Amino acid sequence: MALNPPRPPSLPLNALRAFESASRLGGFKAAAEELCVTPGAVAQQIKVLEAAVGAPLFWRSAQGVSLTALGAATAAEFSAAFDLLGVATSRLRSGAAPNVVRITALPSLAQLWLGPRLADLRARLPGVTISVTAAERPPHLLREPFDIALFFEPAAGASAAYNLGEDEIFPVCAPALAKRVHVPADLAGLVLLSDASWASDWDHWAATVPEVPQARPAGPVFSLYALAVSEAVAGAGFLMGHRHLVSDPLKSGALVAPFDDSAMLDRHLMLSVAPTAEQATGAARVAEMLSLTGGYGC
Amino acid sequence: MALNPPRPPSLPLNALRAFESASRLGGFKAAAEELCVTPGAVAQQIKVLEAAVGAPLFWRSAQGVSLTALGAATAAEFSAAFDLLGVATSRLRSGAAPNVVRITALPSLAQLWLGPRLADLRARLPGVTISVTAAERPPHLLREPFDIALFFEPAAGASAAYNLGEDEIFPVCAPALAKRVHVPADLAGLVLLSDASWASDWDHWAATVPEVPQARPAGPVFSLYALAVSEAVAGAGFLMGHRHLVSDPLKSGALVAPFDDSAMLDRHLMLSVAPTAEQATGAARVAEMLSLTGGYGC
DNA sequence: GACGAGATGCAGAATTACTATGCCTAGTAA
DNA sequence: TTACTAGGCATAGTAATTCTGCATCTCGTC
Repeated sequence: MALNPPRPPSLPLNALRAFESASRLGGFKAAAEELCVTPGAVAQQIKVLEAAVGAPLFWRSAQGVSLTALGAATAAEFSAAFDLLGVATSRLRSGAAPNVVRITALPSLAQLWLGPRLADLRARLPGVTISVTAAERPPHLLREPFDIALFFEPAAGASAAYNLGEDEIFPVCAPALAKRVHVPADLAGLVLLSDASWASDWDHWAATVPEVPQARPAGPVFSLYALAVSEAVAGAGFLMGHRHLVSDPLKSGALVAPFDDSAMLDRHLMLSVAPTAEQATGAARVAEMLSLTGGYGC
Repeated sequence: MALNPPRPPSLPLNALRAFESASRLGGFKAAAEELCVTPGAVAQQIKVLEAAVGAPLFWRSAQGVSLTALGAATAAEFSAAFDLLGVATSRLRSGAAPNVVRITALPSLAQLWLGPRLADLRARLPGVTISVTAAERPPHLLREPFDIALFFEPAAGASAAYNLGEDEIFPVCAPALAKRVHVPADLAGLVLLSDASWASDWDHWAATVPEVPQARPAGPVFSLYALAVSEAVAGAGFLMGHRHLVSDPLKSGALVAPFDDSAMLDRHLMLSVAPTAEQATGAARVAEMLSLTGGYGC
């Protein structure tokens, strides 16, 4: 019968967050990435939690972890709690800076799609500060401090999101180069530029265009699509163009599409709005304006 | 336009907890008590949070803090989030130890009310471990790791709670002493025992019994009511008895109540059950059994 | 004018969290 | 078999956070 208040301390919050992340993502490594720490740190946190609780939460095996019954029974509740915490945090942030709109986007979209629209946006929304963060993967808008996300994603009817059209691809090149090719088969042996993270674009397009050589020749690879576009404009070779990303140079004539054949990737340009962005806030207005100028044209 | 993922770190969880606590309790000092740290620590955490958010959350004045508009606008959401987190934590704990029932009670209730019932309880619930923690104030059952709380409280219809009757007080003493007094006025000049945290018991009783001297004479003061009861049994003087706490010695004859006059304090013996204690768990069964043997009698 | 209550600031100390490393195991590929 | 890879574990050292223990400040109240 313990007397008086060494009130038992609550479970460590950071350990709970690690548990929630690991349970949601299904592994310590993924959780570590989300939390921006090393996997070892996550493993440690979870061990601390298990020691505090007095029971294992994950079964460990050599190729990953899986939730124990206890872990599985409580994971959803923790996720809900941290979601709520994320929402509250987000409201706190936007309440503190009501005129700041934080956009995150794929680097290529940030540069080639968003960039050209920013000046107009700023002009039409004086007083609103727009910050843009490039990221490789879409954020969990309930958790991360962004108001708007702009990514190529499957058009799964997520939360508030504008679908700005499928990701359509087709070869593009500088006008001078276009004179040398007339049908897709002419590409054989020519320089094909590609983006590191979209390495399979050429294959995918080729698969839908029968008379083109299947084997994609090795060519310059760029880690930034915008760089590949510049190179293509400079005449360095043929690039697999994404409709949303090359509409500007196509319109200006800096690039041309030598063939009619295009392929559709099973994903769409999605503009998602954080659920905390209420009507009439800067974020909602920015999202709406972007979606209006959003289609393929500009 | 920031490039790539130094993903902005989320707000520090501990600082958020400090903010939530301070906002709910209305001050840094109270929050510090709840979190078992010094007020300085809370002040620091909140400052960290304000710096991270970029806006003040509290207005400071010499006699306390008050929420800013921003703080007030978000406090409720944080409370809800941490409540949810507490519920999840509680489920995790009880899932890990399904047969442990954690009771917290006023020290006097733990010793004089719960103590005598524990043996019976243990006999009727084999396999269930009952732990008892004495505390001065009722816990926030959504947050703190207890299944059952036993305190004198206003009978505000809180969550699942059994009302075990008003807190009724009247003087008691050893049988030998009782022979010397016949009416309340006879108490004048005699030794009146009292409990440190219930110092006003005598005044309160006197106020409802006209013919008793108003000025409560100084007498031995005990910090543990159970100690005062022992002393009274030993014949050290008159003690203001609480019906729920002296029913055992009254029944056994170790103490007697020399007068008929009793007073009611505006509070009840409340047995609260954590909302996470589902039907048929150990906690629910313990609570039910206690409530059945709960009335004034035993 | 001297409390008392509540908040603050800072330096040092204690605690907590993270990284870096090497090791282990179970699949998979050669 | 023999790498090789992926994911997790353990440990030690280090970095970062957080807490305490003051002295101090500002208002009300007595």
